[in-house]
Amino acid sequence: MLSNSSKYALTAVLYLAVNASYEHKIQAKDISEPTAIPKAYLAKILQELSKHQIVSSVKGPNGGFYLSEENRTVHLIKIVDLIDGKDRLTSCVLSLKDCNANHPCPLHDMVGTAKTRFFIKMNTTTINDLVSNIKEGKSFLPL
Amino acid sequence: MLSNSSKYALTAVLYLAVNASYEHKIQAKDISEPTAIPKAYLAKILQELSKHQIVSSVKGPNGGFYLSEENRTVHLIKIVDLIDGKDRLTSCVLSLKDCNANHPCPLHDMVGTAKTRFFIKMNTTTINDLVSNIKEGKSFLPL
DNA sequence: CATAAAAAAGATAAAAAAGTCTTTTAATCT
DNA sequence: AGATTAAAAGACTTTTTTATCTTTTTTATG
Repeated sequence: MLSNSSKYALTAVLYLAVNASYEHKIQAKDISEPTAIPKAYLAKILQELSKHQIVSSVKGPNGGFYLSEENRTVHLIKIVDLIDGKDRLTSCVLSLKDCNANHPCPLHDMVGTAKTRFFIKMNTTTINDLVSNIKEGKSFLPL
Repeated sequence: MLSNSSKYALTAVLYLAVNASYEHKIQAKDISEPTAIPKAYLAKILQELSKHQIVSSVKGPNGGFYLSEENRTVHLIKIVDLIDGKDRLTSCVLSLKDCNANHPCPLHDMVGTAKTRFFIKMNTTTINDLVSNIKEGKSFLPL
């Protein structure tokens, strides 16, 4: 469903969302440890996220990563699209070309509306939404 | 969700289910063409499926692949488990260790019951079931 | 200004997945 | 029996993904 890399990206962004702020920036290595994401690899991913305004960063002493108010309004799909490419989430389960709701492949209905719903959710949910859920105790970041 | 290889496997099995029989065996290359699956790679996959009694094969002239009545009662999960390994379909979206329904990660509910339902379907659906669907015009094998 | 801290950038390496090629084995058919 | 056909087996190659290492740039601070 999602590549390792975009799982790392989502996890890292969530970690920043919950733990970092402009006043309290967090370094790559300090995300790497609790999340068990390889440090150098995570750094690459953060670099990419930063380049596309998904996370914010400051170099130098006391620098690190954090999420600006704007970063927090980013939709999850933007992260996945950036890391995995656009159509990872939308193609047919069997990758058959002419499969669609009117002309479904044998597995189409097994996935059912499931994948579509996940895709819609990814398109409409922001980092802020997830943070709200966590604050309300509806979900957790189990690290 | 599914690796390329298990998509190939499912597609090939479905192709055999619909087009082959003991009386009319089909060769690897004759599946490869309509499905656009690389021939040599498909041969490897069929070999593996054959070794695990998911498809049947006969060597030599007039040989090829087909599905026995027994093969047709195989559940789809067996194919995916064989090719992709057991827990590809069951792990958390973010691959977080302690994520479960009682202690969900922020993305857990977005995937919702979706993945679980897909997993259950894969566990309970047989090749025969899919063929029935196709015969009833409920689904197609769009090649 | 010198030093140090941290991200950015780029090059390289390792592992996994996907794909190919060659040889062997089993079956069929003159 | 000999030739032929097609899968099985095994070795090998390529591509993609994951991961690491080194150097450069930016910023802060004594």
